[in-house]
Amino acid sequence: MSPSRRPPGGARQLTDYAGRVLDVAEAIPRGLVMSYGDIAEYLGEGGPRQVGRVMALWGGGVAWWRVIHADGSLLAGHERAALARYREEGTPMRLDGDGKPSRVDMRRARWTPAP
DNA sequence: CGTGTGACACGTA
DNA sequence: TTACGTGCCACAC
Repeated sequence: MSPSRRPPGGARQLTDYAGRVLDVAEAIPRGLVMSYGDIAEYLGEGGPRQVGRVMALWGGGVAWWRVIHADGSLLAGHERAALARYREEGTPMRLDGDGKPSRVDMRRARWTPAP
């Protein structure tokens, strides 16, 4: 448990759940990703929006760029940083009309934790 | 206690 | 392919 994933402030009951979400996020291998819904489904509790909430609050301490939308679109406002990570990790990307990487190729990059 | 909002997902057009 | 409506759930007002 790294210090940086400690809640900034008055976190309450969400802390336990947040811990599980962050555990999963930390377990995502280099070059692969999970969607918010994937994590919620794997945990068997909460939902995509709850996972998104956890990531919004405490995601800074983990590989946040490996947790994205189910359609492979990138985190709004952090596309530049995310693309840089994907490029160095070799994450499978889909190209847009200009031949530039725009979103993650979920067919190849999606990862599921071992049961 | 109702209403609005959000780092979402999905069906439909 | 994108856009919109709806379901979902926690939280701020």
